[in-house]
Amino acid sequence: MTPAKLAATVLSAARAVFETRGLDVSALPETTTMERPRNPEHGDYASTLALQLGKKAGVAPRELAAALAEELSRQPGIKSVEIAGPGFLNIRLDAAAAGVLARDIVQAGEAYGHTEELAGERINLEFVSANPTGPVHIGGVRWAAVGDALSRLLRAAGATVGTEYYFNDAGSQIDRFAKSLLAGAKGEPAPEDGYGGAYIAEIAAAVVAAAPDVLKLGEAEQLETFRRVGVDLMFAEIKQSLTEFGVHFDTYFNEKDLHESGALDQALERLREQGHIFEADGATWLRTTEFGDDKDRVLRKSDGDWTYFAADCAYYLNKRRRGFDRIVIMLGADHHGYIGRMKAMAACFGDDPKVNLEILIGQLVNLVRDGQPVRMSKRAGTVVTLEDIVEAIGVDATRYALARFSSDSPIDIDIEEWTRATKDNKVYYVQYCAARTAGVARQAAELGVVRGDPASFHPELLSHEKENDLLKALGEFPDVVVRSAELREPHHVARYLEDLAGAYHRFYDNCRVTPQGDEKVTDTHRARLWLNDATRQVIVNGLGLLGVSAPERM
RNA sequence: GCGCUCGUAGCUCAGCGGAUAGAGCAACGGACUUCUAAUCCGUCGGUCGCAGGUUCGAAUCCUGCCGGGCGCGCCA
Repeated sequence: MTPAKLAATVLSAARAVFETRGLDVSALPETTTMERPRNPEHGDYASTLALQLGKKAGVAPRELAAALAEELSRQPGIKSVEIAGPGFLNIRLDAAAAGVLARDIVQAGEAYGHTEELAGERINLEFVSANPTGPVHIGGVRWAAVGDALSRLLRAAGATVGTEYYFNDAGSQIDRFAKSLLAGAKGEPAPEDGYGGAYIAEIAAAVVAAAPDVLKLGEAEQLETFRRVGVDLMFAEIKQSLTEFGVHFDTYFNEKDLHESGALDQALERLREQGHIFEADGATWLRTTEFGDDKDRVLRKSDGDWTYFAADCAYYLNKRRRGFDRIVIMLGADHHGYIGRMKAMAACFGDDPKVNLEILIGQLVNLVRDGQPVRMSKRAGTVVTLEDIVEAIGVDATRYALARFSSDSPIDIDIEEWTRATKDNKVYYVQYCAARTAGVARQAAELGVVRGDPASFHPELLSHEKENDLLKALGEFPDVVVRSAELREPHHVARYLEDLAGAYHRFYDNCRVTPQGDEKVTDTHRARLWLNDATRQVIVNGLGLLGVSAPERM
């Protein structure tokens, strides 16, 4: 009996009650959720359905609860139903009905937690998209960890997902980057507004190595060479460090391609057809105020150049034309001012900005040293990069540490502190659980405890309080995945895994899977092995969603 | 000034409109001859920023205020 099945049972019981009493069946919701009460006196699962429906149906919640309880207690697998407080239904399951879950999970394997909830949704998820003017720093690392986890979650929830890195290779930042490289190659100091840092000298040297005659060219050609080769090298480095971080993008999209393919003109035409373009002061504008933006936005400047926003418009249209119906973009809080114009832009294209475009704003990562904030600056070279942090604490610890926080809360990273406190990282609590389940399984195999035929599994033997708690935690996993995917909040998965690991550790402390001394192997041992293996499966699946490994030994 | 966001234990943070608000760290005290002690158990610790409102029920939703962060270019 999974929570989902129980919820369905509660709903059908409610339907039966409504029908026999002649109540309005349309008041019933399509789905209902089961709560896992903190207080064990409140049963294994609780439903608040009677409370929610009381008013709609015009029946006192407690009266409705009583009728529901009577109906429910006749259902197989349900041991008891109690009414509490204003109309809570506190439900207890038969140990056997609860225990079957262990076998279900083992049999489902990697599929446990995968649902079809978001089936049919075609989601484009853009994240990181750092300019190739320097290595990925800790700000970008957060989105790499969270965005990659989110893409895995969305897929697990049944969506079709395309991940995307927008690779800005056309703007003035790039020009500054090229000038900085040129200066570096000549041994000159970085220009005003340019980039400093040791990596500039390295890339500059690499450009010279790739194009030995570059410094003999005319100045324009020099710049062009440093721009082209430098961006390629820088981007290759970014891609490499992301790959080592376990993050892969389905599409690396060049801004330059938008310009060269005429996509900007097409987007402008499309917007003009929709009637949202006007000319003023020699520039071409999009009337975004029509859809709630603070001010109208320039697409083409009076000097004839496109704005960055114009490229955003073309890029959005490009994604939509590639068949994505949900464009999701993860941005740092320093870009939240873009939401208004982006939403308005989607509306100008004739889309529904609430449906087709989602902008996820994440709070920034602050670099801290000795308790004092340090301003990161590529120019000053005070940048902590993806590689720095991975080198300091490792891929798993980095990904986990970043993914377990809500994106709404800013994170302070003191790299020395993080390195020193590595052992405190929660990832090890969860990974240790994974290693323990594997260790128990090894020990079981050695002592002749085998799960055996699924038909010979005795779920009713999983009756210990800690076994029951563990089963309830295991049952939550699919809901956690769906909810995290729908809310775009991967951190719930991490928090859930910590909760699950705790339940397993307590089970481990109280219930032996393998016999000791001269004990014979019993059905209880075998039943517990199912539970052990089910736990391992869920930890493996859950860590997989976060891109974190589940070791067999630690 | 306008907009977004956050404010929960000493610190870092969870918390789906549900019952007595949780975890880790820190402090203190226990549990390894037995499946891995990177674990477990216990103690200590709270006006959920403040004030109203909606609700059977609010840390959660709404309004106002206070405080922190961020943003408000024909920059990218």
